[in-house]
Amino acid sequence: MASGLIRDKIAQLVEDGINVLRNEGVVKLETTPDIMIERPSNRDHGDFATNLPLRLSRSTSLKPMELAQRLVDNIPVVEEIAKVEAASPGFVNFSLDDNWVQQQVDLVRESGSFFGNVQFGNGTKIMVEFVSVNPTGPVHVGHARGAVLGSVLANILDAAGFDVSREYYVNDAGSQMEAFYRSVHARYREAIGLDSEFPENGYRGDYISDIASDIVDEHGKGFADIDDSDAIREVGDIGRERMVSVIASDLEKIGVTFQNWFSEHSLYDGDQNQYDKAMQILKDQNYLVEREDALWFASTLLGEDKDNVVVRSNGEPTYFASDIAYHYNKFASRGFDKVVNIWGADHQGHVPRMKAAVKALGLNDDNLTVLISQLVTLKRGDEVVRASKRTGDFVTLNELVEEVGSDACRYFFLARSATSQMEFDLELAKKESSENPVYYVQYAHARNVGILNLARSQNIDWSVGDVALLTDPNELNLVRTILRLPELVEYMSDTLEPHHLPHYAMELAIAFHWFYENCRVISANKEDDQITLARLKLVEASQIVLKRTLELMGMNAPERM
RNA sequence: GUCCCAGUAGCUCAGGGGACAGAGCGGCUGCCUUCUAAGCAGCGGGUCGCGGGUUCGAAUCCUGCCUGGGACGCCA
Repeated sequence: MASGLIRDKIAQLVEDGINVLRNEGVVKLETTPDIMIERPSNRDHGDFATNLPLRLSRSTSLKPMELAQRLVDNIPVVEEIAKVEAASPGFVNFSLDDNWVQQQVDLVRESGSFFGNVQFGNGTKIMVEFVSVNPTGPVHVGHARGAVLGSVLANILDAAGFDVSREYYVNDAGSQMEAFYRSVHARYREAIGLDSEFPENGYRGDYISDIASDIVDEHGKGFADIDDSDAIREVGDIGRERMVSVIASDLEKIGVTFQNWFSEHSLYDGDQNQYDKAMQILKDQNYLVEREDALWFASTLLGEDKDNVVVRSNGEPTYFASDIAYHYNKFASRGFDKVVNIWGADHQGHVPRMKAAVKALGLNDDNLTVLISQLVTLKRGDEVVRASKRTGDFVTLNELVEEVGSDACRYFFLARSATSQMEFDLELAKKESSENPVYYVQYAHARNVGILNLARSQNIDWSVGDVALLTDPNELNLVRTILRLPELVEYMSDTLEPHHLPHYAMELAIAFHWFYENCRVISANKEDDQITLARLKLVEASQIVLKRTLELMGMNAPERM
């Protein structure tokens, strides 16, 4: 009962019932199996169900149906449950009591914006690290998906009682950055009419030239007079800062923010040098071997296919080395209990070696979860849009948000499970923009607010309404749908699957629109006064939950449309 | 060649051992004197990629194959 979820109370009732049968010798089991309480897809089967008799009948001499009936006989009557019945071929179905369901409307109203919260996380310190795009160019559509995924996951974990920190890892070290610095420097020289040699691996997008001319405008032409290597460093630093702030503001436009921007470079600084510390541990544990002038992490000792270089033959640490130090920092130095990384599909192959490294550091790799956000294929009608930063031919997050809008983007990205590749048709997203599921949900909220505003304008005080009058099937269905949110929050925080949220939002909106069609709220008839007050309470509860759901998804909850 | 992800309605995708396989969009037909028609009601649409296996029960688990995408760097 720690969670307070009605589902857990039912699980407890089932467990108690099974234990009675066990003591009677009907069920022969060493331990009680996991009690699975599910939501039946068919409403005729009640609000909750368990298939336990089907799974347990083998350990008894009873047929599943008989066992189900015996279990039903041993489940006590409680106020929340109106009906417990055995159902073929061996389920036990539970139906919530309508009176209890009605009363929840007042509880939702009291909970307000806290409705949906659960204590599942118990204050566990968790970091969600996501996006973490190299500051060598703007965020593009491929990253947008991970950005939305991460931000919503963090919201969900927050609601589920975790102590959440959202973090962006800024890869401000390494050879890719070097190419960026040289690119900015080359464009800088071009911008002031000097000759320049554009680096072979340079970034050719227009944004580099934009940054370069901004630097000319704001800092003058002085960098042309100093030594090239110094100029590259200084112009590059300014360029990187500008790039990072462009990234941050682009992400903000789609509602993605962070508590912390963590610099890769900082891992190599100061007396708390995280890189040195992490490497020392690996060295002490004999996980580092020298070979071909380079230093390797011997992940094969931990069952990996091959070893990976951590320090190149030129003495430079690899990205992987930084990542090892970074994860040492996350767990050991900053004390996160759990870490979730959201990586793009192209990093899929690096998950095992990262987990191996965490293990080698003496940490529990079960506390590191890497979610892979699969590829997004962007289309304009039939034409596939290729994304490549080097060629400059790509659709940026900014362009996407300008075209489709933040709410629609978020909803589209969110509605697909992270493991599925998805197609994003820009033309379709735009064309559908008024016939979109996004607006369906938002419209439900706006309608809701419209009713409440009308009631207020008529000075109706619905706080005295009697929820026991809410007996219409449409009303009860709406309350039941509302009551699923806390359970869903817990489930999503456990499975790290935010994509259930938009589906729930749809169902909630459907339930509301049904109610709206069939149950007139504010009536002109005097004899409807009492039901009007009760229904206003339900409308208020609906508005609270619709708003909360939209907020968890990082979407706007418009008051009129 | 090895590893990872996916294949479900015309399209985009949910469901991932159970009780008749779902939604949105698109198509067709109706519904605004009454709190927002960005809504509602109805119709049509599927050998759940293919073959084996496990199970009382498989879209779901195992295995083989086919198709599409990704990864196998002293890049990040």
